[in-house]
Amino acid sequence: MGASVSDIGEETMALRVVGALRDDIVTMALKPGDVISESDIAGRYGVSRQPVREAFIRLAQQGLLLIRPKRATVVKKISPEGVRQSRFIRESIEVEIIRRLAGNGGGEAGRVLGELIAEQEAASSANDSRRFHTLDELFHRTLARLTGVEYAWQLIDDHKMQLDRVRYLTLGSSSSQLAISEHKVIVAAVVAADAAAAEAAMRAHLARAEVLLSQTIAAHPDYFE
Amino acid sequence: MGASVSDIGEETMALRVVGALRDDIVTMALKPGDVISESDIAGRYGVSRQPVREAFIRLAQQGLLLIRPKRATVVKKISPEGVRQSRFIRESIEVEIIRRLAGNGGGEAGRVLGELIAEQEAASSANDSRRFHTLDELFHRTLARLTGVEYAWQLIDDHKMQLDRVRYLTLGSSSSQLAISEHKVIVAAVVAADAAAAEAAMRAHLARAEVLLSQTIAAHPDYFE
DNA sequence: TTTTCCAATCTTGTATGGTAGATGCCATGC
DNA sequence: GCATGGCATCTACCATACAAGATTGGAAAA
Repeated sequence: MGASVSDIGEETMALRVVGALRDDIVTMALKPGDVISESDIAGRYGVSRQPVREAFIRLAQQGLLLIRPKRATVVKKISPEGVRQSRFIRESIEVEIIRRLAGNGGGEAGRVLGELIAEQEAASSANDSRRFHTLDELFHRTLARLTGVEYAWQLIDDHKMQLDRVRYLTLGSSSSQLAISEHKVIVAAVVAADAAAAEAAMRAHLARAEVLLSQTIAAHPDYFE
Repeated sequence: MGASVSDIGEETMALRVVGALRDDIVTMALKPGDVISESDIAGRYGVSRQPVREAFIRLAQQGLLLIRPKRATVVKKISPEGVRQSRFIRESIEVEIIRRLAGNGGGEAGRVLGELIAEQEAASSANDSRRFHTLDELFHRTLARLTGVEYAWQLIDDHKMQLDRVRYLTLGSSSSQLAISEHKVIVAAVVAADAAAAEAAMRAHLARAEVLLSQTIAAHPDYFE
């Protein structure tokens, strides 16, 4: 399974269990539809049912678990409609971000984003898809930070976990080169203060995920509702 | 205080406590900064500490409570920056919704929205601000439904509670007539399929909340960080 | 063979006791 | 009078026991 709860770093047992379970779910070590129980996880991690139960509540609120009272708790299957609408939310916010950023004509934006793209190219050349993913996430969060809405990005992070599960299933089908070139177009539009072009580039960049979703559903129908 | 947990309707005790506390917090019966404890609430509602504890966890994840381990649990003060960014998220999504709706040139949209506005005028004439608030919320949610992203609206509902607390503080300073006329402009732009005009009208409509926030902070400084 | 029903055994929900950490008051020493 | 240390008393956290609904299996009856 994933990381052990003996890996310290969190404050309470409950939070450690939350972290361990979330990793297992996002990385598909726990698959959608898998049935777990408080006693099961408690025994596996050497704690009592109490902190496990609280972890379940947290994860259920984040949409990763489904608690069926008096019945069982299952890893929630991925809702295609939920993914679609999570993408809608993300696109709405990111488009707004990119327009404001292009409007402000950020001076340091071009430099910072350029450095990130360079790192992504290095990761892509090294076929380090894990690191590429991290850098891609950092790229988008940096856009939020430059616009002064980093907290807003954190707010949608929960819903992004649904997208991450899909993303994990598609690892290796790396179109990282394509993503990098798309990033370059976005940054170019921002430094040129061309809001319309930046918006169009961002929409095209995000739209590519749509076909990935269809392919993933076809490849793993059991993981979806 | 607010509603009693003896008001049935929820499945478990914990969920009943969640509902009761959330109502008390949003309606300012429990004020930002108020200190509560598991034993306190448990005794007040006649349940054990366990379901109260689980209710605290849920409300903490929704940003209404702040659990300080081994210290205390307090009603979270309203973060002006959080409110600002919650509004950013809402504006991003609502603008995207209104643009798509105008683009589709919804046939039934005009009729449905027109009926809602008529009801709002009735509520406004009767000085029923409570009902007006409900109808206003329904107006915006209907926009989401007509665009096919009602689920997305539900996703941002949690963060909207922060805005609702501010809104509750401003009840009575009713500019409902202004809101109604703004709604009319939005609907007119939608039926005319004028996306740009619809977007501008929506931004203007939401921008009005900004000044309300400043006034509210000045009137109740203790409730904000 | 098919259907029905009951009981063993799962599950989550709730109650309670004990533990460790944080706080604040108060006495003690200066 | 003032600073300091210890103790009473809070808090949330965790473990354990019990309760009650849901499921499943098999036995018994049709």
